[in-house]
Amino acid sequence: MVGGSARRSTCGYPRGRYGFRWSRLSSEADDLTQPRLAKLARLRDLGIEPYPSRFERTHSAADAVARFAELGGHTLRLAGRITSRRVMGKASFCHIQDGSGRVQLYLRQDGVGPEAYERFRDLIDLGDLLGAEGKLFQTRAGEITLDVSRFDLLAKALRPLPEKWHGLTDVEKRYRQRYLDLTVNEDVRRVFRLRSAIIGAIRCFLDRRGFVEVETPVLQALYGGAAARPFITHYNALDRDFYLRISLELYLKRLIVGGYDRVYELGRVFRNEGLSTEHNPEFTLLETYEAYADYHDVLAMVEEMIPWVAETALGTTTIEWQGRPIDLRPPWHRVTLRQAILDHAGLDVDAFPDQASLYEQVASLGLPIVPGTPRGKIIDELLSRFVEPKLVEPTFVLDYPVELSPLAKRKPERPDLVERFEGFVGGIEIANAFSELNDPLDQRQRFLQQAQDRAAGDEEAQPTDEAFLLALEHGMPPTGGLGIGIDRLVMVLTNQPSIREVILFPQLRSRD
RNA sequence: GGGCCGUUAGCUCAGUUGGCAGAGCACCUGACUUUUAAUCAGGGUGUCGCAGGUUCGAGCCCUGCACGGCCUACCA
Repeated sequence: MVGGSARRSTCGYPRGRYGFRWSRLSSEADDLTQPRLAKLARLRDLGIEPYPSRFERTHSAADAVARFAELGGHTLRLAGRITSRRVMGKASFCHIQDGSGRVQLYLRQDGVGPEAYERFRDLIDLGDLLGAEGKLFQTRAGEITLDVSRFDLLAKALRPLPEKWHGLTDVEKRYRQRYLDLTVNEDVRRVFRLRSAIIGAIRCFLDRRGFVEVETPVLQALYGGAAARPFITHYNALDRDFYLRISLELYLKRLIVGGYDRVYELGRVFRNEGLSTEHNPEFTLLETYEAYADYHDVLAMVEEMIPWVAETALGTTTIEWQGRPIDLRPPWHRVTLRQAILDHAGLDVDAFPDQASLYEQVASLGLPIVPGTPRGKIIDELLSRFVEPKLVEPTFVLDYPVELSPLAKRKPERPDLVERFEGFVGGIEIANAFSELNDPLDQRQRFLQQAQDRAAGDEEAQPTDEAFLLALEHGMPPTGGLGIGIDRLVMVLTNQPSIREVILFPQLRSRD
């Protein structure tokens, strides 16, 4: 495999030792990696470093193509992964793909010289990273192409790309080897670019409104702010268990106490629950808190923010969701939770003010509910079962039972309800907001109730957070708070029915 | 947790009644200086997810397990 030259390779590897690299591959080398290893060795023998440090690009692929009128005839330096290759004797075409798109290269023996041409033809493979310099021109077929005068291998690929026509469709492989998915599936690249644009637009929207972005602890001695079971970890230096946060709420409110008027955090939270097309154990949550505002102010902000983000990131306020258009422009529908359940389940929850009567009524409707389910949870069940799937048009559902919302302020005229709304689009909950409870005595009572629920077997009831109560006792201004599940928002805005399609590396069972 | 479906070459997939493991792309050899799913000639490269069982014989039938998908249940 190696020629007779006594020349040493530039990187100092002695000749003839490359076989040992077999054992260092991430898994068994096969008949497709073996020839690539041999080519790698030959390149080193030719004095070519297959993994050089850098390459100076003048343009991106998309740039070169888009600005042909201006760049045609000029010398450009482009770089990317070889995604197609057509060798025709003494001339070859290939496409290279970078982060912006792809562009065709044309290599002629006359253009790059016989030695370099032979090197391209014999030692460069589909999947290799290549840098090329040449003049931009248009082929007979009209494709904008770089007429290459010289090229450099930037990284040798030892493994082949997925098939060029059908691409990579195996769902498990797409998630486990997302880099391959991104390399060959343009739609996947598009969705994740949109995700980035959506998050960027959210930041821009909030920053312009005077919100300050902050960061709060992920590792917490006590968790709270949502109804969920936490992940538990161990802090060796303190020799005690810690929790991964399940929400951002309790720390952000401390900052409102501290005098910030408007704060937000965009961060990862962790909930110890099952996997599904709508649940990933770690997900990205946005929470905002605005002093001297209530949930009506927050509602107005959401109603403005979502269409603005869509317009900014997607270029439109009309999205497509599972085959039907949805107009995100305000005003969104508004309905109380009571009315929504009445509309879609034909049941007036206010007519059944205690657990026993509501349970009896719901059971008689044939809805399977575990006996003893608290009244609030029954209402919640009615919401998710009968109402949520119907809320395709952007809709705010207002005024939730106090039992479901231990951190929200009661409605003055209805102390059994809280000033809370959830926003739905496409049948998916994307926003949850309330007037924050700032009465420290009421808050302590709510925690006590949570402790009782917990004692009664509710594993998701929140533990009492004395440090948080201490902060409230120092006085928190009236505050409007908001939570938006970013992954679900991205699902809706990019028309993806599974959360795994908007998370680069979704949780999968480990494969040992 | 339950049900259904799936796992075959690097990728996308066929595989008949239980009887020699297949195709396209990729890859390898050769030809070809404007191709673009390049073309032409030749070449099959495999732990049929794993472990058992039935059988003269298992990719195919049976049992268990792993991983994935969908549905369902539980869960915010």
